[in-house]
Amino acid sequence: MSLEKDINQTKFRTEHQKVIINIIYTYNWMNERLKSFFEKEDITQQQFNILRILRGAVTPISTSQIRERMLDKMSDTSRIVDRLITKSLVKKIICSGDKRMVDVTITPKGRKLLEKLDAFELTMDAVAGALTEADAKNVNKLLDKMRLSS
Amino acid sequence: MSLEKDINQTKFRTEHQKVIINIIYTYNWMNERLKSFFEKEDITQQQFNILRILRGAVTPISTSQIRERMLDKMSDTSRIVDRLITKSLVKKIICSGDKRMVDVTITPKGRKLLEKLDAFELTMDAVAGALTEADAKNVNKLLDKMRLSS
DNA sequence: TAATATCAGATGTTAAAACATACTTTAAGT
DNA sequence: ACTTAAAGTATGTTTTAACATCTGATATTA
Repeated sequence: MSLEKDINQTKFRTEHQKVIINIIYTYNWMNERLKSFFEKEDITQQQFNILRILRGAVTPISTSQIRERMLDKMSDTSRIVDRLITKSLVKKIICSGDKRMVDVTITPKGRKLLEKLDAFELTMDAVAGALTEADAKNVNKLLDKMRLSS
Repeated sequence: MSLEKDINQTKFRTEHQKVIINIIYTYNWMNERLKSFFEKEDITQQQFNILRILRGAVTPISTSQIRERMLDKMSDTSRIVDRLITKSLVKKIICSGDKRMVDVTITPKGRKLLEKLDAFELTMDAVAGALTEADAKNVNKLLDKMRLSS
């Protein structure tokens, strides 16, 4: 269904305004479809994001390094890490070099959970499945360009 | 800056996965930039969205009609409307035809606020300003296509 | 018309995010 | 070394979102 019909707006003032509205709308549309994947394992998107960051890190990383790499840089990273600790999916120890920081690592249990979720990745990709390979490249190129402004 | 560098991920498994990540990331990037516009008038994006829906409506509309037209369909629409009522930006009365529903309308004060914010619209567009007109059309076409899948 | 189902909205509760502040450790400046 | 500033994280508080339940109004069906 078209954006115009979905939100009952007959026309947009400019194409640029429509881009803004379109991204908000598409983000929500996508979220709706991704939600069920995470609910299955009783995990939130932010928690999943952090787990993946930790798996991708070659060494233990600190809370602020995690935040830098997050898709949405939240103020609340340390408490999300704590929630993952409660679930035994990650662990943290005080950094020996700098006692202000903590070394956060993913646990074997956390890795197992991610491996389980990896199985869904193909299904996740299907959320963007209406696009051809060339389309996808194009979207990525254009969104990257958009963010170049600063 | 490229998405890869921003989130410290060297490569994406597929272009389609990157689309998903890119939309999440761009949405947050954009939000960060839009936030200040709304903070100026002490209003949230959802509240702004509802005000615009009400201004665009030719007749009073109900809470559920508002929800249908929102960019993110939230369960909590009736309480957001109430917050707008507290600010005297909208008003609601029980619908005479069907007493289950309410007729929500924007107040003159709400219109004034929107007019004030209209002045920022051009600045808002600048968030997507790195794109040419053709780029913008392309993004819109591709995002619309992506959502066609269901 | 009586009984039941459905719809619209309000409200209560719980979980998460946003914002501010405090605490501890390190770095910088004198 | 002492003072001050800054970094990194933890914690308290307030606001908002998410989910479930409840109430009253209309629609449906027997």
